[in-house]
Amino acid sequence: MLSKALELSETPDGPPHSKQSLRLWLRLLTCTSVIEKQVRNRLRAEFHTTLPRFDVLAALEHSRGGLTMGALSKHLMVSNGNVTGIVARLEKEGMVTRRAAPTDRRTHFVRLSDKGLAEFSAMAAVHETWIDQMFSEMDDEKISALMGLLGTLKTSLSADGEKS
Amino acid sequence: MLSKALELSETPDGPPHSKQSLRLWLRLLTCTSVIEKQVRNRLRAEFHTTLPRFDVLAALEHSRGGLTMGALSKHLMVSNGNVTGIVARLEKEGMVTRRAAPTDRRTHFVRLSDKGLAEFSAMAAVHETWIDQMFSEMDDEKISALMGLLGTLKTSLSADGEKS
DNA sequence: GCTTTTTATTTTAAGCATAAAATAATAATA
DNA sequence: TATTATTATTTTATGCTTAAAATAAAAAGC
Repeated sequence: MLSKALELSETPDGPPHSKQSLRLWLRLLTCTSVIEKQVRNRLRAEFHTTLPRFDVLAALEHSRGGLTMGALSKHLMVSNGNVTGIVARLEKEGMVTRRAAPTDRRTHFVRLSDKGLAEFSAMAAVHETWIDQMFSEMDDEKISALMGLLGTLKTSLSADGEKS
Repeated sequence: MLSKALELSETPDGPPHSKQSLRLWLRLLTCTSVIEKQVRNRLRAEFHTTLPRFDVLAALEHSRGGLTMGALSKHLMVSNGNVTGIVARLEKEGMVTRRAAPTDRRTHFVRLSDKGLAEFSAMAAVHETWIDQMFSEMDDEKISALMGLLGTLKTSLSADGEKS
C-alpha cells in the first residue's frame, strides 16, 4: 500500500536537483549578461567610458577620503594588476589622483578629483534610471522576494566557498 | 481625513523603486560573479581550460552536425571576432574542426572532434556537480521560485530592449 | 644592524571581448 | 553580364582580466 501511495503521489520526482540548479544558473547568467551589456553600451554611447571605470569611480565616491589600491582591488573583487591598469587610465583622464602614503611608501591612496566626482555624479543618476527601467515590470513585492532568494543563494555560495 | 489616513498607513513609502532595483541589481551581479569565478578557477585547475572555451564546446555539443561561426556568435551572445579567436585556439588544441560549406565558401562550419566530445563530456559532468553544490542550500521550492522571478525579469528586460 | 619574511603594488604574458574596418564571396539588379 | 549591395567572416586596435613573476618598502627575528 505504501508503494501504491507513492506511485500515485501528487508530487512525483521531478528532474534532479543538479539539473534544476544548472537551468537556474543559466537563466541567472543570461539575465545578468543582458543587463551588463546594456549598461556597458550606454556608458560608452552616452559617457564615452566603460563599466570597470564606472565601478572604480563608484567605489571611490562611496568612501570619501580615498582608498588604497589593495582596498579597491578587494572591494571590486578583481586582481591587483587589474586595478593598476584602470586607475592609470582614470588618472590620465584626470578623474582620480594618486598619492603615496607618507608613513608607508608602498601603499598608494587613490581619490576622486573634482572633475571625477562631477562626472560620476552625472553618470550615477542616469545609471539609476537605466536599471529602474530594466526592472520596471518587477513590482516591490517581486523585488523583495528576489532579494530574499538571492540572499539565500549568497549564503549557499559562502558555505560552498568555505570548503576550499 | 484622507491625508491623515495616508500618514498612518501601515504600508508607508519605502525606498523608491529605482533604489530597490539598484540594490537588487548589485546583489544579482555579486551572485553571478561569485559563481562564475568559481567555475573559471575550477576549469583552469582541473581541466586547464577556460569558460569561453567551455561555452563554445557546450554549444557545439548541444547541436550535433556543427554550427557556423555566425550561429555560434549569436548563440553565445558575443561578437564575431571573439568567436574567431576562441575557435582558432580550440582548433589548435584539436578540440574542434572547421570546414567551409561547399555551397557557400563564406560560411564555415565548426564541429566537435572526437577528442573534443570526450573532453567536454568529462568536463560537463563535473561542472554539473560544482553548480549542484553551490546551490545546495536552495531546495526545489526556492529554485522554482527563483526561476519564476528571473523569468519575469527576463520579460522586463525584453520589454526594455524593444525600445532601442 | 643584518638577514629574512611579509606586504603593497607593478609588470608581464596570455587570453577574452568589443567596435570598426577590411576581405571575400554570394545575391540582386540594371 | 557588369555593377551594386548584402552577407559571413576575419583583422585590427584598444581595453579588461588574470596568474605569476618582479620590485620595493616595511616588519620581524636574530
